[in-house]
Amino acid sequence: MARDTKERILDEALRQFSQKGYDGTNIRELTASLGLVKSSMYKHFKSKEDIWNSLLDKMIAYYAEHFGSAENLPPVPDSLEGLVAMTMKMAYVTIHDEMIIMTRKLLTIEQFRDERARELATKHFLTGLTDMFTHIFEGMMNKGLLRRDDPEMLAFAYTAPISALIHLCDREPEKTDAAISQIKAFSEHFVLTFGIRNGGEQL
Amino acid sequence: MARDTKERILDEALRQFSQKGYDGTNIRELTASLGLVKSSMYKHFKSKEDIWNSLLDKMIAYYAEHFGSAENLPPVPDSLEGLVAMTMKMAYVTIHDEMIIMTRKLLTIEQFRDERARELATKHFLTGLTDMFTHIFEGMMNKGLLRRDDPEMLAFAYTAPISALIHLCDREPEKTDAAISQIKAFSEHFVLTFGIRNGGEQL
DNA sequence: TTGACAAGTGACCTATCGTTCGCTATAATA
DNA sequence: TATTATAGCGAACGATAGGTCACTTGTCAA
Repeated sequence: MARDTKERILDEALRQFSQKGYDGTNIRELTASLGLVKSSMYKHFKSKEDIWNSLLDKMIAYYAEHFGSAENLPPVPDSLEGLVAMTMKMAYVTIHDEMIIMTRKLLTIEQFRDERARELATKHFLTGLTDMFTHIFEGMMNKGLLRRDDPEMLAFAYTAPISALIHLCDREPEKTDAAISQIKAFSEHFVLTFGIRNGGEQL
Repeated sequence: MARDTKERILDEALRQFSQKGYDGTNIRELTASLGLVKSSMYKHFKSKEDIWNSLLDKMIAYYAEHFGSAENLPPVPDSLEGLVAMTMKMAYVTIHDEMIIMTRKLLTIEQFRDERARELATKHFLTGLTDMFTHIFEGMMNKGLLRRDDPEMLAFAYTAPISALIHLCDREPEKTDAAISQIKAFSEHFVLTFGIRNGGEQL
């Protein structure tokens, strides 16, 4: 029951911090959403800042566990259509999963106020995706599916626009459908530009 | 003298809002930075929220004036090297101009809290750049400098990664030099991929 | 059965927030 | 010169923030 309440506070903190920011969130409202009074919070956390730090600990640990090691890398697609399909699946999940959305919003809002949020934001929004697709594109080049090129550059050129559209969905959820269509169109355009069709000769 | 103080308050508000957010900024500190006491602010603005709204008015007007009409479009480059050079110049300015940096940070931080900030953020970070380069790439295709392709798609594929690196500079200024190098490398890679070298035949 | 501990409550504290008000000094206007 | 509007000041306001504390309740182990 104790663990439970502590976890519920962290969940609600993520929700409110990501909407109103750290400064805009107050303990009374946060605990009231859980059916508690504010003083009860202090049985589980030393302070408001302690909630923030615990939340960030959790986010950092989660990221390290799910995206930090080579074991968690997705499989290299066997076809160009496979790349598009994988991209769309990943995009769909990341755009619709409420927890992931809130994490992204929180990092966006607090990146200039907290050092660890800053670092995690860069991983989430930039280097994490680039690293992942660098590996994927290396594999696809070895399979003869992609033009020989700098895999890291291609990964950056591929993920950054998609990341921009994901941010657009966070900002203006009503544009989600349009954004997903645009991600699909972009992915297909990328495949047309850098992909190697089976049967075509290439040097 | 009155106009002056009012402007100085708006300037300082941009500075502090962009660092600490609207909620994290307090009137006492803001006015103290200008050598005033907090009550003096109310001679120029009705409330803290009035400062915020005036600041946003100003930002929206500035954007409309400088990027809103077709008159402000940059000239279409005459060569592929010209595209790279123009890109680097624009990137350098936008990454080093303090006012522009603060504007971007402010929109990033407050985009989920204010409707107008949300709209302006999308223009600043996404559609504004895409529109500008759609026009540029159309012109370059007509000049035979770029492969025939969907100019809007190319503009999106070109500007989104650069925008991501600009955001990186806002977040981690110590990576500015690396980011500028990466923008250059990306731009040159783009030119190699989609550009048409003079003398080369193309269908 | 009893003692210890964890979890929640409500009253209360202090600090700080945005805001208001009455006052003064200055500078332009009549 | 007398008047008036402006801009700044300092004290004070009510509201609300984060945080503390004594107390109650329920649970489980000795």
